[in-house]
Amino acid sequence: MSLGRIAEATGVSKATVSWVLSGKGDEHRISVATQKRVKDYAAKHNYRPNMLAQGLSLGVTKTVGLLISSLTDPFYSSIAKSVVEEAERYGYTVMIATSESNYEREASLVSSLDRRRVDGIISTPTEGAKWLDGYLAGGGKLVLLDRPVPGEDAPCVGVDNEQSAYKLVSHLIGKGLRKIAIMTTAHNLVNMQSRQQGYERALADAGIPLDGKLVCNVPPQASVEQINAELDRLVRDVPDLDGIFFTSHVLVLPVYVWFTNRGLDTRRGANWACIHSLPEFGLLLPEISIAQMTISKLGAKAMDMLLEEIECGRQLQERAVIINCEMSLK
Amino acid sequence: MSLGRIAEATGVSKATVSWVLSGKGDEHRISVATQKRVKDYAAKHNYRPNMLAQGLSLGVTKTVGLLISSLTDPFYSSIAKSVVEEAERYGYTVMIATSESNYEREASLVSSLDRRRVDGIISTPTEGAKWLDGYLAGGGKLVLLDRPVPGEDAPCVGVDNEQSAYKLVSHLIGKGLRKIAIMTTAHNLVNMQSRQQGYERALADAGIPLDGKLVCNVPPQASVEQINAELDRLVRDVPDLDGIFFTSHVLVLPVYVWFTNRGLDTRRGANWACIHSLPEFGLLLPEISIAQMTISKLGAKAMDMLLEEIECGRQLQERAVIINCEMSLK
DNA sequence: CTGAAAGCGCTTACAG
DNA sequence: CTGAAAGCGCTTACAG
Repeated sequence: MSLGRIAEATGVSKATVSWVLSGKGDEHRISVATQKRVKDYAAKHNYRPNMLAQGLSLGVTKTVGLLISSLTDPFYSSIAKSVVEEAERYGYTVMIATSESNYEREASLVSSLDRRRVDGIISTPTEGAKWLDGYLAGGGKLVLLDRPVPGEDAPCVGVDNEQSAYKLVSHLIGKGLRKIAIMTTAHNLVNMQSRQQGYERALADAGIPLDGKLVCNVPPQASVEQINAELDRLVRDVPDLDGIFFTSHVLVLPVYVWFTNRGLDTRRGANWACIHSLPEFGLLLPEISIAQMTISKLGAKAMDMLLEEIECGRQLQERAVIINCEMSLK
Repeated sequence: MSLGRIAEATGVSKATVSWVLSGKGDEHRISVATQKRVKDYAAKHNYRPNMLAQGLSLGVTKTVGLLISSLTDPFYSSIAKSVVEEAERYGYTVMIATSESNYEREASLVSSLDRRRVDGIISTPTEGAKWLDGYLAGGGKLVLLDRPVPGEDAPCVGVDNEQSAYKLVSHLIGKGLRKIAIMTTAHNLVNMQSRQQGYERALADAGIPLDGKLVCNVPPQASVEQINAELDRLVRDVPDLDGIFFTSHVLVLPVYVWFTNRGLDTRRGANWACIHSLPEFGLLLPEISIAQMTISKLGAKAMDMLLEEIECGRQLQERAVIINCEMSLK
């Protein structure tokens, strides 16, 4: 069922049908009788407006693309949830695409979203993200989420990585801990580097010399065995280890299990700190100190910024927004 | 940059440009020189085909909708991942929409996908799913995933709920356990009812009388407190409790913590069984018996069925496909 | 109060 | 080997 057929059947023009069905009937002073006739017919025949045609005609789709690394990672799925929620408040739909951390794939997804004429894109870009240039040059609207891309001036909303790490580690030091390990991963990411810098600054400010033996850096998709090996190395090298700072929530659970299997103090969490957390931490490690990324705020802010770009046309004045982590110090 | 402008600039017709750019240049015997001229111009000016126009013209979008309950639940995000993977193999894009288990929202999302002219929809429907009728009546293609809708004859791919439960509980009985509790939730869902039936049949076959005190049924989004209260009740009523069957992976972690906090046997997992599992189970409860839903198979099969509906036009002969769970009995 | 017409950017018979 | 033209289903100035 199309506009044209409704027009034919009800004996009015397509313009009239279009106006009536888009709620502009009164505005165009279409008679109540005609409006009713058209609406009834559309309803009875289950008219479904074709948004492809609308988009083509209007030049906007009221759709934004969300390009994230993965859906199975709770961090990204939470981002997706908050972006979708915020978008809906403004009548936008979001098309979700996942790069699976594969650069080629990411670039091709951008192109796909672009060909579908999304009004803009929010992305947690994979490293490099050369596609940025082309997309922006073509007039594409974009907001980066969580991961700034050095050397690009796309608007970005992220978190205070360095400072959160500093606060957490300082908190551990304040408890009297001195041999605090750092467990980190994906060290190529600027976010992770910032977190390590926060760790180092906290130690320096407390006059604690940096000890390379305390630094545990595991590869991005490290196996349990790799992590265990690193922990074995750590406790061998530093028998009087008394605290751990995790740069990412993904590392905590394997370490928890390693400690549990050795029958170590179940209250150990009190000497641990981590950037971000998972729901199960509340159950397993109630004593761990957390700098929680407020994902809902991140997602909503990114969406707001994108909407401003889209609807106001003008460049955003705030190019880089930082949302502070919520500290939960135990 | 549009087809028309390329045609103008290169001095050929829109038809020629369309054929060249869609790879049908040779087929239409366009001269190599012309083809090169057109392609070069398109590339230099960064031509991005407008898929809205293509979709409108062709009547198909090579896009399918995936309508799931949630993205933050690992079960659904895994489904999403597998559906997206399979779709891509056939050149389809998937639009993901989340109902958040809200029926109104779900119905409106179906309508939104429909208006966007997706070629078909895969859905894990919320209860009732009255929208099915209207969508199917309008010629919509649909495959149900995981959750059959009683009384509707939409094609569906699900798992052997009753049998998997039966196998798990029989396995526990085979270990000599006699006081096996069932922890269940969302009992309004047919899947959950089937699982409970499997539990009951296993007991019956072993000549063990059904004991209502062993049945723990908690509400869908139960708080830790509610679950704890139910467990308190259970061990009070059944002090010689010796096993637990979980109808869903979501219940295991809170119970694990409840047991841990009471300092109970860490090898307790050996007397537990669960339908489906989460990655952390491998770390925390290596001894639990599992009937694992092979989500990748479910997703891929649903997509295959939908594709067959879409591309072959004909009704599917296999209306209900069951993918058996993978048993891991410890 | 309502209509005729052009246009959005494609594709594809139909011609030559 | 290539073009002119109609059509997909909408929206929106422009008329009357």
